[in-house]
Amino acid sequence: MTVAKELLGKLLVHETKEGTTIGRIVETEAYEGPEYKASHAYNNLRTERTEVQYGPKGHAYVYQIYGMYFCFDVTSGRLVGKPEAILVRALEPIDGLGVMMRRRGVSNGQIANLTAGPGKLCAAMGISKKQNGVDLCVPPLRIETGGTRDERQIVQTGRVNIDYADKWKYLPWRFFIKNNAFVSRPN
DNA sequence: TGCACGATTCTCT
DNA sequence: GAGAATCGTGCAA
Repeated sequence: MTVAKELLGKLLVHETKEGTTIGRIVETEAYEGPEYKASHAYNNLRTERTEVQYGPKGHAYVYQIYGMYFCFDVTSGRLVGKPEAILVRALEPIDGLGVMMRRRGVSNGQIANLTAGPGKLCAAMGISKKQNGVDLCVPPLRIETGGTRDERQIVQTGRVNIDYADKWKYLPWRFFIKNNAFVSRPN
């Protein structure tokens, strides 16, 4: 929960040969295993997919969903070996807008549509399973301080699309920046 | 080896 | 608001 809030306002930077893209993190969700069913690592489920959640913290956990989209998480928690991760659900585009638009397959229109959603931000930032497990403290994919974050502007609500998680689906482990136009779902 | 489904997005109504 | 697109993953057999 601490890291989910701390990540808000920080910058995600990806340097690729297509160019550098930068986005400010504005929406996150916390997934803590093994006790809570919403987590992929519920019950200490340990497979090829979930493996990086058990590794070093501050690394990328990238997985594919619905056969066509990727989601990007940051591994977190105090203990290596205990699976915890923060899903990044939305970014505010800061730099590399042209590259983002090309990757998203749009030539004009809403900037808010570029990175408002976990699948969208991965496409815009050029994140795929190739980035699974990389250290987010060093290039080419890294998180930087420098963004701003006002503790009073953080909204806390329930997580999105985890109906399968029984009673745990009601936990208020989603955080986003109030009134920010780039949040995926402003409620 | 087979099968149901998802931490989503887009389009159409 | 409903339905499609689309396939890796996890679990049953």
